[in-house]
Amino acid sequence: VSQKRTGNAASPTYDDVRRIPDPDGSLRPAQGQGDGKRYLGIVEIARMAGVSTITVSRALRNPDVVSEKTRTKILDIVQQTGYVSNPHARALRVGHSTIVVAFVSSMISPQFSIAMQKCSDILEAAGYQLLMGLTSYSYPKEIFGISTLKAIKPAAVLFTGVIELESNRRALRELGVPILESWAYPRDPIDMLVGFPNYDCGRLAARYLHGKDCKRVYFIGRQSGRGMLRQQGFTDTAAALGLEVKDTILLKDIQNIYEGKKIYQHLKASLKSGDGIFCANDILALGIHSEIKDTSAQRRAQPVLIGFGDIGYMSRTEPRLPLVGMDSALVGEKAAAMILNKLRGKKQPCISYVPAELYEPR
Amino acid sequence: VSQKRTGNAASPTYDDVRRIPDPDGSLRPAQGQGDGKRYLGIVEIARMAGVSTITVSRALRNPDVVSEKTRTKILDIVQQTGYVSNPHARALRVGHSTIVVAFVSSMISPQFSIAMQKCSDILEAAGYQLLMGLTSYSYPKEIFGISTLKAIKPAAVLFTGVIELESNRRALRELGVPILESWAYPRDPIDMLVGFPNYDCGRLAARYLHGKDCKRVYFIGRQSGRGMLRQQGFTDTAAALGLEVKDTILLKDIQNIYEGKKIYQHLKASLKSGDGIFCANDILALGIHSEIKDTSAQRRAQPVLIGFGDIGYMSRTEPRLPLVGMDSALVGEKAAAMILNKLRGKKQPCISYVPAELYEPR
DNA sequence: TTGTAAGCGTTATCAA
DNA sequence: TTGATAACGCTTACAA
Repeated sequence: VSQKRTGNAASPTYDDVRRIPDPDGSLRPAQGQGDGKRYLGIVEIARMAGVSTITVSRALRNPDVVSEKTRTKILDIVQQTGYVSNPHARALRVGHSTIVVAFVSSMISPQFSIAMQKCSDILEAAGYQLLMGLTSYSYPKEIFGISTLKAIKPAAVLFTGVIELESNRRALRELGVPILESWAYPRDPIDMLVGFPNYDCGRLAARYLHGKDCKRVYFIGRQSGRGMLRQQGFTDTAAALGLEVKDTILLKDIQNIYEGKKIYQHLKASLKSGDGIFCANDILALGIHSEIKDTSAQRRAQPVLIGFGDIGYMSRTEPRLPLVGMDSALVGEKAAAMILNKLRGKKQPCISYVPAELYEPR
Repeated sequence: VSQKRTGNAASPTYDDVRRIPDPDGSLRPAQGQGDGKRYLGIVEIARMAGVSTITVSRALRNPDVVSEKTRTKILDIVQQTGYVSNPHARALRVGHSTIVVAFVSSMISPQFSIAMQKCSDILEAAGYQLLMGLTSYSYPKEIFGISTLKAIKPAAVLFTGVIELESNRRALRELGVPILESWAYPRDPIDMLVGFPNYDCGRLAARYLHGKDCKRVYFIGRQSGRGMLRQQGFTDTAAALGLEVKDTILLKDIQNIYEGKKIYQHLKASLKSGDGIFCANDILALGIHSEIKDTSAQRRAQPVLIGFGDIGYMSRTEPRLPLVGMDSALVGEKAAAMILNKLRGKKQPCISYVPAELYEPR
């Protein structure tokens, strides 16, 4: 153990970071390409195997067309040398890369992180890389991101949302690669869709509050996109059920849990016992829930709150918060599967679907 | 407003997704490349400008070397046509791409999301793309990820951590591109470092608890890597201050807030009034904090808890949780700046530093 | 300041 | 089943 200085913020103490000597086989990576020697290309592999470069290429991309003997010889050499083909050369020749670009609305929300993690795992196993871009619910960022696609020539493009701007829809179609939208359920997706019915979320929430004997209800959510869709379903259904929609609070930008707390602090003065709240945003819902609990010891009666989010994550996080939600990992999984099918030329329905579900803790 | 089916989960209702007609200029993207016509290359641009391809290339990469007149003519045409150079051809020729690969330990933790968002913004503005890979604190994933780098030929590689495996350190050095480690403060980074002193985190936490008159303290954190470094600093300093380290709880894998709650439920039976807890993981700290609040109304006295995480995020999320932490956005910002400087050939110190800070809510 | 020629590492095409 | 050749779009090296 090395000595530690009694440093402070101005002179930090070094960390004794663990060093793990070369692993014992189980962890060993594919053989490095000979200790810093220059990049081995397909030409060298071909020479070593005594075949032409195109045969090496075929052995890797199209093994069936190469004789058993040649193929095993080539693959052995590839294995030994750790040869990896140059994706830029490949992309240049075939006209597109093996990169799948994903535009994510936000990384703070666990919904999208969970979906992207799953999606990335599946695509990676199939030899694609997931390149993530953050749109932060901003049109200019979306436009900029889409404009870069022409250059990147991705194998496919994925959105945790649907595209509203007609010019972007057109630009995406013109790319000529698979486009997958998700997290909403429009009638006319650009290309492929993992649908999720936001309108139904609002409906489920209204029914839930009605079932809890609420008479007056509030909606809280994002101002645009999916937030509005959930709000419509909520308002329509509330009206049909005879609930009074007392207030609709729409936020432009949601960064953290604290905003939920602030909203609730504003709201609580006007809340009566048995009022219902549907908070259609996961981050806000956590904040509101926590604020309700903080103030619950006081005299004022608690409202009935129903939140929103990834069911797996939210149910573990806050066992006592009922919510309308979905299985985000499933969205990621379906998205990856649809993209791979399309890239492999398999026929499939271009719309799949992940349901809105009501989660109620026991 | 279109009609809504009274669907249920089995037959979802369509969402009335908003469609925004072509924007009025302010939002319009760079001119598309002529309605689905085939890709315009540098050759076409050169022909249109009446110059050679290399001149177009120079006008874009090295404008100073091209005459004012030629340059403006070329740039006009580029503008009009929306020409974007093919990064694969470029990468093939120059030997590396404009992709910066970032390996992120986890996306659930806001620390890393915040840092990556900032980093991505800066790199993007400089013409690089940030490709994110998830290591999930797993050596095999890290090894696989690093093995793909040889093929991708990134402009630089970034880690939200430091590399422990010697074989990986060697493989990274052999790539010959800038490598940036972060979130720890080792003496011997591979190449560049945005240091963060984890040992000091533990020390700050121990001092804080000592200052709160705790006699017995607990440590909770991750079993490996940075968690252990914080634990060392905590244990060493606690001993020096005469605190009894009653228990050290190390977790292998931390997925969500719920695990913090479970731990605290286990722990609380043995807690006495005035005991101190340092929870050196942001996700766990949120869960423990919330669980302490939930059970605080009961008779048992609350322990003193100090958490860990991004100060901006955690302080807004839970105003009442004191913590040891850092400014994650600053890590992302410094990382991006160092990478860009290195890529541009500017001299700079290869280690920079983000301090561990104590945050205590008023 | 501009241009010519060559080549980056693959794979499509056609021929054997 | 295998190979020769050309081409993908760009930029380096050298020449004018």
